[in-house]
Amino acid sequence: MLDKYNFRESEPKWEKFWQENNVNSFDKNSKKEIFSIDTPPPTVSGKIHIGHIFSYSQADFVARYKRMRGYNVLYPFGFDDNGLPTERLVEKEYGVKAHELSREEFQEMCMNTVEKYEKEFKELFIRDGISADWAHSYNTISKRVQKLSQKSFLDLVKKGHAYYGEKPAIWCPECQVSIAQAELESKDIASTFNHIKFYISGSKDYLEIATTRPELLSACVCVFVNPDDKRYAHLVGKKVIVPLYDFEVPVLTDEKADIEKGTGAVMCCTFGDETDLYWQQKYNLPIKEAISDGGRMTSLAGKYEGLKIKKAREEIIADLKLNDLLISQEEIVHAVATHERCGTPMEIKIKKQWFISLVDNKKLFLENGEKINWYPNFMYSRYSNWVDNVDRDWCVSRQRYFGVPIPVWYCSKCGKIILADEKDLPVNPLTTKPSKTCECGSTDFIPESDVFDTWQTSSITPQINAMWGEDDEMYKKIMPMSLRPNAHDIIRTWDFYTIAKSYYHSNCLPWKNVMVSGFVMADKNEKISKSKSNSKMSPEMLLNEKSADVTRYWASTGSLGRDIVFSEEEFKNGAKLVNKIWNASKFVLSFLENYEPKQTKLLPMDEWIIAKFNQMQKYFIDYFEKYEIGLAMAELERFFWNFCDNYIEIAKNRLYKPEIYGESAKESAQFACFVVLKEMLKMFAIYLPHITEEIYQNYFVRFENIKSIHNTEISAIAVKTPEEIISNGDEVCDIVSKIRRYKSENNLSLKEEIELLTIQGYSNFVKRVEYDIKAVGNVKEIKYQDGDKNIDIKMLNK
RNA sequence: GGGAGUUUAGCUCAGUUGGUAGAGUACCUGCCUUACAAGCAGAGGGUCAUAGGUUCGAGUCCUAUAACUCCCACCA
Repeated sequence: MLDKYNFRESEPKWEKFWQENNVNSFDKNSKKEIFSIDTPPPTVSGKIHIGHIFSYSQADFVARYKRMRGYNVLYPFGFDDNGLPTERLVEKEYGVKAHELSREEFQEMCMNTVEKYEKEFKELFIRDGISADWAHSYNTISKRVQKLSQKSFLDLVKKGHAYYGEKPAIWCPECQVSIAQAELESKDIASTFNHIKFYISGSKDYLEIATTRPELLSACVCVFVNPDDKRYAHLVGKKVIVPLYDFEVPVLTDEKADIEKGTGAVMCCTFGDETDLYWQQKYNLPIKEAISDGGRMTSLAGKYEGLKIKKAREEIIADLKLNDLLISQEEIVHAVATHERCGTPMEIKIKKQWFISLVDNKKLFLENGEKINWYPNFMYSRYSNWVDNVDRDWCVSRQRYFGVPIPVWYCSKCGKIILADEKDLPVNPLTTKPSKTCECGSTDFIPESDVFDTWQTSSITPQINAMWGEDDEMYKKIMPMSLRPNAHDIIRTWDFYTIAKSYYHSNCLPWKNVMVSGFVMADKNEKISKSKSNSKMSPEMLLNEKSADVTRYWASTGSLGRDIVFSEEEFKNGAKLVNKIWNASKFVLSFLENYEPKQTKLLPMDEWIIAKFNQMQKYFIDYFEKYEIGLAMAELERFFWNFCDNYIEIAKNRLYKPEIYGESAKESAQFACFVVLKEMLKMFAIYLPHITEEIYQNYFVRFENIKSIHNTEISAIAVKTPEEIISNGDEVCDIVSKIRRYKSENNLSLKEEIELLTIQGYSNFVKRVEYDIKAVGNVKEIKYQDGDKNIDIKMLNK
């Protein structure tokens, strides 16, 4: 019935079949309970790596499980295509710089690139058997999503959660864009502590100050010492002279000046770091800008104007040396906040920007986060840890091109902010004008040219999926969504912002459950990274060389939330399992040709395997309800190998030889084989959708009358089995195992005939299945006696 | 410095409510058994990180400690 299995032919065949037959479709009109998944829209940045395959497969297991447990599953799939990653990709692919082109030209390039990659991504995910409903897909740059993103923004403005303000923002001089706190990454960078002379005004003495950023001397506004620092008490209130620039700054005191650090005296520049910002605000210090948006020195820096930060630092140090102002240098490694995308140390710049308030509502975000079930549970502390530490509002303006426009204008006369009308969305303020005149009567407006941070849009994926503002009934039905699956790196961005937005928009949770998957590591302590190209296998290689099913098996093996090190070895078990499933099915089905399933009087060992199956399924379901997909699989797998190695070995004699054991003994085995294999395959279908479909379509489809195995339901086998059957049957396996051990220890073939088997101390149950024991052990005669549990074997030729 | 995770067989990991230490893999031994040698059967292999405590009984609960990992903070 089944022949050879060739995954290279079979897998794409069924993938096509599923798409054509809408096997994974969400049914809007169904009365079934909805299970909805807020799939992470992958960033279009060129490559999908095996980490994606790993975590998307894990989410897919849940989708398939829920579908087969009778839920109406909404499994949408989006692409996050706007934003910096795409721009960088396009700049690289076309060899252009965004700012050298017109906005339209550049956007068109982006659109083309995005389209190309999204097609590739989609094909790859389909190839992995991801059962998303592609009719419910979206991309963040589409008109529809732009509209929702802008609607979200306007809603926040109206509710007072988004505001326009001139505030210090975190600035990346490399990307020339403002970034959010969540986009910072702390990096250990080698630097030099430079001990510099600040002469005391009107004196030959100097104050020694240690700094890693001498290039900011021109932006120095004062010097701080600790109020308790006796060394400098005499200088407080005096003035010191900034070296090279020869202007005076006051010496002030503040607790934040650390006596232990450096020399205990610190220069405050606007802005070298967050502490400078703190001091500037606390003491209302003047603001001096020494660094331009592009990371070059401004005219304030005098002769260093135009130099890049690093170069300016070198030259200033050289000049300090030359003028005998440098006392000493000390090599250090210190943590520096950098832009996670490019690794450039951040700067602080005062900019007029749009912000979404976060700091004021931290408590509510924590409370809402706590209401969500986090799997594994400890991942909640990642979230709460982050929220606790948030100390700035979310800057959402980006001085970039390919993104959702901020739908506002500013009156050129009175400066009033004009918001776009919701009915006009999506709006591009650069190409359209407000529909009415300004209150001051002016009709001249300055359009906002910034676009949104990409997270401003990605943080409303539940709203996008639930048709917010488009279908109220659907929105009420879907929100909060059932599940958010994502890896642990984006808890602080995607999870956090999404929780915040849902609270602001609808005072609700975005989802009930979060399932956090681990990372695939290239090596211990080494993340897979594109730049290092340390990933030994690409997703394409895995899918084409190992098969999608085997790759998915690999994805099922890790513990939820824990990182795993990639190892090709781990694919061996999957390959063995797939092969075994095929062979076992082939064998079992060879006895089921022309079989018509009918309830028969079952023999005990057939009841046993059914009872074992039902028991295993309970554990399986328990694990799945906790999103423990790996443990669920282990449970199923263990049962399956037991089914093969014990049950089939027992049953096959009755299947082969009805003339000896009787027709009804065969029918009993047939029934058990039929139901157990069928139900087992359904469970395997969650993980191994292709091979199980192949077997199902070859045989079981005509009994189930359902077009795909993936549309069937997982359920217990409805056969009543006696209470004691499991332990009784296990005892039989124990006896069989002892027989095998005897033969193995005596270097005998397992088919060697046993003249006399004496079974001692086992329950009476074994007598009832004597024929099975005889058959599987090739035993001529069995005797029973009382005593401690044991067996004795007599061979003829011994 | 704050938060979290991990530590069980050579390796990768299970171990539910406390009750005689488990699987897979590797190694070793045997078996061509009328599905599968990508198979089957079997053997050896563990002071459950350490030290205390609770308990009749602790891998499991409590307290400390150590090592490794991750997140956050640390830019003078």
